[in-house]
Amino acid sequence: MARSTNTRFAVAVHVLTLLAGVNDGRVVSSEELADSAGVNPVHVRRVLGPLREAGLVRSHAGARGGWELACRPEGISLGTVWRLLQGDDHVLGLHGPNPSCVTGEGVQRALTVLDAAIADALVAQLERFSVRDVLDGKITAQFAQAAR
Amino acid sequence: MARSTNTRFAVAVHVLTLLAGVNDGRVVSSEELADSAGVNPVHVRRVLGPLREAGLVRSHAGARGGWELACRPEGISLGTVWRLLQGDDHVLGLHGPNPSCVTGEGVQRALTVLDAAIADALVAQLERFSVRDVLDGKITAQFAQAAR
DNA sequence: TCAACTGTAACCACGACGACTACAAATGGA
DNA sequence: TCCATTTGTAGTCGTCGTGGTTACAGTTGA
Repeated sequence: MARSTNTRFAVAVHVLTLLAGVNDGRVVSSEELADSAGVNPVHVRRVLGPLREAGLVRSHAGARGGWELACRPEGISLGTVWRLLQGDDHVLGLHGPNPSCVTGEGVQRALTVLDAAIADALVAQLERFSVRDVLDGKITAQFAQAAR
Repeated sequence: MARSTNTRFAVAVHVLTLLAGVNDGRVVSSEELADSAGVNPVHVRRVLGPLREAGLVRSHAGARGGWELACRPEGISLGTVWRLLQGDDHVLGLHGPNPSCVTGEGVQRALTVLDAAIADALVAQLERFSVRDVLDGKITAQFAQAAR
């Protein structure tokens, strides 16, 4: 589930938005990104890894290397980012291995189904927004409420 | 919020369903509930604490004491249970304290708004189901999908 | 050739979670 | 009245996820 004690998604959104704001073809180093997000450069690289593999960003090694977007900001939905970083987690959090009683089995099944349904709903909500929306400051309480 | 590495919600649903299945006015001890859910009796009591304060269950101390539902199973929505146990947590997980740059502020604001929107959506999904539904085994993939 | 980056692995500190122990307080039954 | 049973709660502990930090190999522009 959304076992979000972790801040990867938040860091990713922060960094992507920053990259989206870099107009010319300039690349930005992990250190610069890390400073802005208030985290460690290594952490930034660890977060951006999956996004690079998915083709959302590009990285360049060597002197004057760094990171840049590989798509237009409006092409990167927050749902995609979430799925790439947290897709495997459970939102609700299950329990125990194999309850022996009938009730236990039923509960287990119900929770599994619910977990999947909730995860879908969560991604669906995030799918409504893109990095462009974040950059433009469009995500306000009213706007987020709107499309309910 | 939905930072569910924890299993409180799952344990709560399990225990409530169990209590709902006890037909006569019999009370069930923490130990019995714990055994069924595969967790510790103390953990069960800690999970049920907030639910008791909200009036969903009653507890009786002393010999032959234990727990019982305080409402009909159909009156206990999973959304309520979630809110009582995880209501304060973040689903998305924020980061850093106060980014100094303008972009950082905007991202922070957007994430906060999104977090709230997602939390609402999550509870809304769970609100569709009650302990009765779990007990009756009604929560299947098709059923959960249905009301989308 | 060299300084500046990325890519990773390794280690550490911190915090959340839940098991477990312990003990006070309540309470039903003998 | 006494005792066994059960809740209520505090405290300790082991485990695990998370992210900071260091270290170092590989890449690359100047």
